Amino acid sequence: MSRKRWRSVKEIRIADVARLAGVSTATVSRVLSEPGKVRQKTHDLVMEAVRRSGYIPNSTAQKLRTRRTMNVLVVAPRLTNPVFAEVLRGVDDELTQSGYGIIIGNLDNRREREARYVDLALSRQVDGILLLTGYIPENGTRDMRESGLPIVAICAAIEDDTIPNVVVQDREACRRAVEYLAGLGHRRFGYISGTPSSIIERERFQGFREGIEAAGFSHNDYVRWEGTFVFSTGVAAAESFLTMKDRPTGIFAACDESAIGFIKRVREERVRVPQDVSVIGFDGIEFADYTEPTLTTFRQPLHELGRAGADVLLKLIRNQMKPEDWDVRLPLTLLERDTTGPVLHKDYKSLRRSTI
Amino acid sequence: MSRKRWRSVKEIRIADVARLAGVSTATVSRVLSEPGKVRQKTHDLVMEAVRRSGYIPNSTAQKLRTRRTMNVLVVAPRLTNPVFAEVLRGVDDELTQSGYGIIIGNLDNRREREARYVDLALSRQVDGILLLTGYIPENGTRDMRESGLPIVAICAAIEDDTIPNVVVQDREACRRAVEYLAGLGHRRFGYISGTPSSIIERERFQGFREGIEAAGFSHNDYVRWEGTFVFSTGVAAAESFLTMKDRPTGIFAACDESAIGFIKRVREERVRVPQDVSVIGFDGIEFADYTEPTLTTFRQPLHELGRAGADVLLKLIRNQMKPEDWDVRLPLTLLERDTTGPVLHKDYKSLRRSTI
DNA sequence: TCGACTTTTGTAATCGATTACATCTTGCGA
DNA sequence: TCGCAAGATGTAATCGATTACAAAAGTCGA
Repeated sequence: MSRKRWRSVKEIRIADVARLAGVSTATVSRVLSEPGKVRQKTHDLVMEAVRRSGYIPNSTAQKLRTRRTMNVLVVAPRLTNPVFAEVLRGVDDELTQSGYGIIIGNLDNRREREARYVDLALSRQVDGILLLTGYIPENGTRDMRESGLPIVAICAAIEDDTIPNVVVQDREACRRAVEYLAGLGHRRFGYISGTPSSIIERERFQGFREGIEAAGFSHNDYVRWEGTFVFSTGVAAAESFLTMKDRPTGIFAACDESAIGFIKRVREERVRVPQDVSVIGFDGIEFADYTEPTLTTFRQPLHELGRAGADVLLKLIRNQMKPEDWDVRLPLTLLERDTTGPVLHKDYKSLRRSTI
Repeated sequence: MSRKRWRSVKEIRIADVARLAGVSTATVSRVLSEPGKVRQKTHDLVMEAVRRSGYIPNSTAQKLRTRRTMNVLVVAPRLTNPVFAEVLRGVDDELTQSGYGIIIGNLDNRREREARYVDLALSRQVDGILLLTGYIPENGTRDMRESGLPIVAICAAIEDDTIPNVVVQDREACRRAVEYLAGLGHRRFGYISGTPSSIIERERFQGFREGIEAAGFSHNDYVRWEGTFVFSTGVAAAESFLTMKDRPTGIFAACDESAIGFIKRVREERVRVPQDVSVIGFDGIEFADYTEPTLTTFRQPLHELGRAGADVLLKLIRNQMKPEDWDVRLPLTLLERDTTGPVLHKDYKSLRRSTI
């Protein structure tokens, strides 16, 4: 099978265009980057030469000379997580608009992969960094801050005075989740955790506990199942739940996936949702609207989060950062759907409130 | 609030290291890229200087000189689609291993966004291109081929002698889907389409029709609902299905999302799955294992697809392409789960076969 | 110790743009 | 028409690495 060769295009340099137009390379460069600076006649001459030769500047040479790469590194724990994918979309929207490209750093939940992206930052392949990780990646010797590049933390906060955080109000939302369940009359709670070492999980659990206290309960009134941010964590929690004699009736899951896994598993054992147990998730992924019953959950403004994070980063890159832009905390929306309901229990005290 | 400045790191150039080690820049460069070429003593001297100065080569300068960017552009129709996200993971695995970076081109289902990535290719910001689009992006004037860069089509084939295709055997799988349904005794079929203009959809529908014929049926024996690769398409198909007097009993959806949307909607109207209608999906996304009932579907080897595509691209970039590597067609796996079953209809002819 | 040959290292050109500075044009008032 | 300022364009340095070629150092046998 004979194939055409794919490398046959001769590369046109700025000098070729200059020769074609009968001007110097400096003039060509000016026409392309500072339009007002050249006479109309020369401008047209050059543009015609550009058009005819099909010239496109070699961006590597531009980067070297201008010391701007027009690329941003986005480091995410796992790309197949729909939450991060959606945030990335928001980031992409904002950056593309400003002419920036995205280099992705997918850790795939393996921390050993982060070293590569530290080196990438240190070798100046990007102008700025967006971290969705909640921590600062390092390569054994040095961490990303040493690149001297602007960094913005998004989704998960990083406690560092030099790094702005663009996050959601997780803790408040988790507190509200408990209050909502309590308002429906629930008195025994369950908490399905995410990855315990992650900042996000710590924030959410903290909010959950605040909610427990605020509603007048104590640590004796809830059970906590550990896991990670995946479906199977919910399944495992359900297994444990099913063996309990005195089951909780109000379950809060730190992400929608585990909420969905939980519901799936308990329903297999004829536990009714929400009659026997109410479940509330977190994230508001699209699937959550296609489960049976549809999942009550807090919707994160993911796309907005991505845009806002990228916007802050661009301001840093351009040195247009104003103090009031520094930290952004976006609110969440409670989507009241069908996996939560009033307690139908003998000791139900009719405390139902319609909203919180 | 006073913040530390983030740009304070002085940049170390190769000349600094050379001075520190008392050698020339050429020697430093050789130590770093051709280890065997310098004497041990000089080598150690240089390495010590590198270590002490924390030198990392400026990759932009390297790119300019060597004319290799070590980056690959990956253009995908939509990043939040779990299918593409998973493929991207495979691509990432393979490329990272070889030291390549990924620049993502997310079209977000809007074709006008492709121009940007054509320019990116033409300005030589990458060494190769992976297209998950099924077509060759253009910017109004020129298309990506004119970059002269190696291109590989993945997921969706592109008919062009210069472009290798790394795809799955969609058509065969779709044919098998119909045969499977027919084997369960179904005689009236439904087809829920994906985006009609996409190659993927055309392949799948083609396979579906082949299956219909192979099983001895005609175009009178199926109904086709048009849509795109999203949940709501399934919901819309269900609405149509529900109004029919003589409903099909064997439904094939061109993607899992629309299968799930369909099932969700018909169950709301007390249509039983699989007793009243069997549904088979396509893709094998993770969520398909958490629906009720769990979805019967064809699992695409997505991760493998990504790796294989990246592997072919790397071979092209390195000029190691052998003709037998050119086209790759990976098989799919039928996951027999709970949304398909034998027809419980009066005219059921007991044709059930356990596998196909 | 000398010379021929090999190995190691250095010098300077190069990749392809941008841009500081120098030089040449143009426009305009006297 | 001349002179001078403002505007347009050209020359060449520069960004920071790699690498062809030249030069120096080392090796070894006679």
